Amino acid sequence: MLVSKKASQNGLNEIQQAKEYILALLPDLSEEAWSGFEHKTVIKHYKKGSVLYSRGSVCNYVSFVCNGLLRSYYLVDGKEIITAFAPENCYFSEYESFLSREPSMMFTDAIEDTTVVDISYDDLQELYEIYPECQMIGRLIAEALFVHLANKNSSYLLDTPEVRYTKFLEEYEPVIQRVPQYMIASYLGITPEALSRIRSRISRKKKKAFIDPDQ
Amino acid sequence: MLVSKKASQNGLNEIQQAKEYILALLPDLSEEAWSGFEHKTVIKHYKKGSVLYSRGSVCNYVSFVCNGLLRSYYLVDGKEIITAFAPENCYFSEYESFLSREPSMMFTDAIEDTTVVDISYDDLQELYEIYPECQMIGRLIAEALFVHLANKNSSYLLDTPEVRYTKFLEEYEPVIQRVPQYMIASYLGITPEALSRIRSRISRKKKKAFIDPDQ
DNA sequence: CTGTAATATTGATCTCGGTCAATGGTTAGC
DNA sequence: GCTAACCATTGACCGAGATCAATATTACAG
Repeated sequence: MLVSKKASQNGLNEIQQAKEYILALLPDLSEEAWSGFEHKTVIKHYKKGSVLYSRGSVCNYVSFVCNGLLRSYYLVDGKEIITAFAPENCYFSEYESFLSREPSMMFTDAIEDTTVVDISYDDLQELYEIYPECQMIGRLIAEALFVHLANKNSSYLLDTPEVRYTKFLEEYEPVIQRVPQYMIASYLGITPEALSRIRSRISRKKKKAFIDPDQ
Repeated sequence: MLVSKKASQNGLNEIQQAKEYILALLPDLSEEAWSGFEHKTVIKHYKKGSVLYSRGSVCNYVSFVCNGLLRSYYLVDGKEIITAFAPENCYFSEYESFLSREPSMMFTDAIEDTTVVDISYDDLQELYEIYPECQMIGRLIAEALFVHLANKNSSYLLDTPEVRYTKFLEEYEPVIQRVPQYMIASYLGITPEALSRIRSRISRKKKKAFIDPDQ
């Protein structure tokens, strides 16, 4: 189910991919700090359907998703409330738990076979001490995730479900065809039925616009 | 309306207050880095009702609120959607805009006369370069704000308005008596009427529990 | 103390999305 | 090709919260 290996020994492609992504954000990271970071990373492979984190456990890793697709969700009264999709070339963590060191209330599983590059909480704290420069990695990740979450939050406060859906289509374009609609509905905070109605409303609008283009 | 002075020249009480708060989170920050940080800070006083940030402007400061009370809100169709209250001893920023350098969609104003200790975006970036250690300040602030926002988000997804209200009462205990109820309602994402009904529902429950304590 | 403005409550409807149930469509395994 | 699971769609109904309107309460200026 899960195969992992010290990234510095093997899996060069994946590390390279992660490196490119990280260095794009951090052009002036020193080779020394990067090297320290790199030696702490671990590559892991998950089969479709395998569970990475369960409710009640503390999340100990930040991951870079090389390929595949992860999702996180709450489980209340047997219903899933999806809070995140993480496709290839994307950071992933149950970051709230990772940072607060509190047990997570969420589950995370692999929607597809997935490969990630991981760094553990303890290793990361160690890096922060050895290479203060590495604080920057942590800072930029935290900041990027904050901005993303804040945007999502605004959309929840300001937009109708229909608008949230159209924004989702733009932002998660590479994901749309790979997840069933009921998961998208869950991510949007509505039922599959409601999403289905939104979709038919949209396609009726488009049809009307086609027949009667001038308003 | 706004009086500001170089914090290192004056306003020692405020700086001291901010320092205690920051050092509580960062016990091993070097005196040198702290001093560099301190010399960049500026104290500002706002009168009740004055506007700190308006829609369309980029937020250039992170603040520590020494006393008073700030709030941030969206304005759509003339209606306020409050997203944050910031009372004394609390960080504040329109952090999404501050980090992304994009114009903010929000307004921020002072609900009471308020004193803050500010550091500007440019000064902060400079500090990051001079004292890599200062990255840690930025990281810990971003992380703390992320955890806070994530919690708020979960509550939105998982809790009923009634539960959100009771959680608000706990978390914002020092704020409750200082803001009108319609602002609390707005923060909770409901109308003042709905909050009023929730409150009467709760007090009826309590009354019933008092009359009939055994279940 | 009085009057006015701001806020809070209460009542009467309305509406959107939820729930439940039935129907179709698609895909995978045999 | 047939069946079974899974998923999407559609319809009927329901309910929590929104909206609109009226009234009560509070706060404060004069």
